Amino acid sequence: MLRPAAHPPRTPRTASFVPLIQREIERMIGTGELTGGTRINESTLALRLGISRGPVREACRALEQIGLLRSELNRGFFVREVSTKEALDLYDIRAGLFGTAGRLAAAIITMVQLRAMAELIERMDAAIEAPDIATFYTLNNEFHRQVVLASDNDKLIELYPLLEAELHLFRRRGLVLPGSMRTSNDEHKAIFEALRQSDGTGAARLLERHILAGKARFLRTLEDDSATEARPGPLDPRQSRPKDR
Amino acid sequence: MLRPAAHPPRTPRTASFVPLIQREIERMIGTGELTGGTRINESTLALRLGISRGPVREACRALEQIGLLRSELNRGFFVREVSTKEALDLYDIRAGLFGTAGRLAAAIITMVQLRAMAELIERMDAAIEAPDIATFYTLNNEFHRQVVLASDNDKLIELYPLLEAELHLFRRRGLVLPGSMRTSNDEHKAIFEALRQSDGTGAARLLERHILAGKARFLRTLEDDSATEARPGPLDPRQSRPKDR
DNA sequence: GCCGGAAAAATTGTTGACAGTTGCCGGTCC
DNA sequence: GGACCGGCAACTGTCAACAATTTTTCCGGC
Repeated sequence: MLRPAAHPPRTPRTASFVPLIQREIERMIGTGELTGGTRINESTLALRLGISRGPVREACRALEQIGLLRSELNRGFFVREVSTKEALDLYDIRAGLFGTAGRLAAAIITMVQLRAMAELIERMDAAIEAPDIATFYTLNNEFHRQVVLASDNDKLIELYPLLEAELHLFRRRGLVLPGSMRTSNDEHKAIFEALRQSDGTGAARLLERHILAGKARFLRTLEDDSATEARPGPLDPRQSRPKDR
Repeated sequence: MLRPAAHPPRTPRTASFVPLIQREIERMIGTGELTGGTRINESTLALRLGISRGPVREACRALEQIGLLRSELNRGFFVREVSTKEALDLYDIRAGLFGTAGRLAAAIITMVQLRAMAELIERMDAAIEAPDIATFYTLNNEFHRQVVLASDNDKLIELYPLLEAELHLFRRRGLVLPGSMRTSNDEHKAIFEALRQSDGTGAARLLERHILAGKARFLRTLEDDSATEARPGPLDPRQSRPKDR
């Protein structure tokens, strides 16, 4: 829920509204407040934020470019829905980029960074024992982020999270399989070892496989679902459902 | 040069201005009409296109997200300038993604696509003999595009050209070394062979190296330049030059 | 002749208004 | 009963205007 207009920061122009709105919409998508397919009502959103439609439109246009929204002529912006094909495509791209990150990181990773990773792995082991899926999920994300950060490739550091965010727009969220936590952390340990030994090629291969293992799990849950559910069909041409208000 | 307002398409609302403006600015950057560091004057551009500032701002906001522009509070949008570090980072990312494209393509590439690539390689050989650098450049780009297309990864097909466009914003353009054309096409031939044999791993490795070879050449020209020129300094803190009108 | 500072001009960030489109509702006709 | 049609409300795409801010210009003083 959103206050209609917290402070009226009228007239001291020290920051633009646009990035704020952009982050706010991203947040709403992240928390599931806005789910795939729903329309962004510019007027309502602007009113709720206590500003006018101009900046809102600019923010939406930006979010369109990074793949979180799509626009339809005379109908406005919609929260994008990621198809199965797109989700699988994203896994492949992430695998490649993650491998690249590891190859780069292996050559320059510092002791401090390695130590941080080791600690994350330990804490993930603890979360597995608990078991505490939510914590594991968080730690796992952090571990991945650390690898990307260690690459010291600013463009990659910027790009990778965007791809992950887009993956979250897949219609069905919550893809964490409890059973896979242990094998996942085993993979983390192997990755850590490769990085520690500055084995770029090895780290790249392991990281790539780590993501592709995630893709395989993802595919399995899809098959399970389509077997359980009323078969949504292997290739749905269009099922865009505005369904506003 | 741009007509002040070609047709006054007042009132039949069949398309939004925003994508048109976006493409127009992209074009202007592509042709060098707008070079790195220059400011986008919203009013002037809007006037020239015969529209108002709103759509122009939306287009700029979109271009900011894909990395072609950057914004500064109360100063507007500037054509981005890609630093050496960023250019090198981009090469690494492109290498990883290109390799991924090849791995994916090898498994599913069709005879038609292979034949098209073979033809491109032949024509590049011809361009080398001529020698016709401009044609080689075009054909080379087309070859790379074909590989990415063959991956059938829509997200990758969308992402890869964006990275290449950003690389074009590096301050010094025209990075094609005539001497490297032959070795470059030899690499193409090896890549083609790997794809033909459905050797995903081999294709990935070759494609990655192909881009990294480009990175190495890029680095060499940098070193040559900094030796020849009056040393522009390894790290210039700010040299943003609006210099409008 | 060059520097500092105030005033003017130019430009951005934002707003409110207007025209055109879409979607919905109810009535009419078959 | 169901399909078609006209009007109406909601909303988008665009514009013109306003206030804040940056940049340029101009002018007196050292």
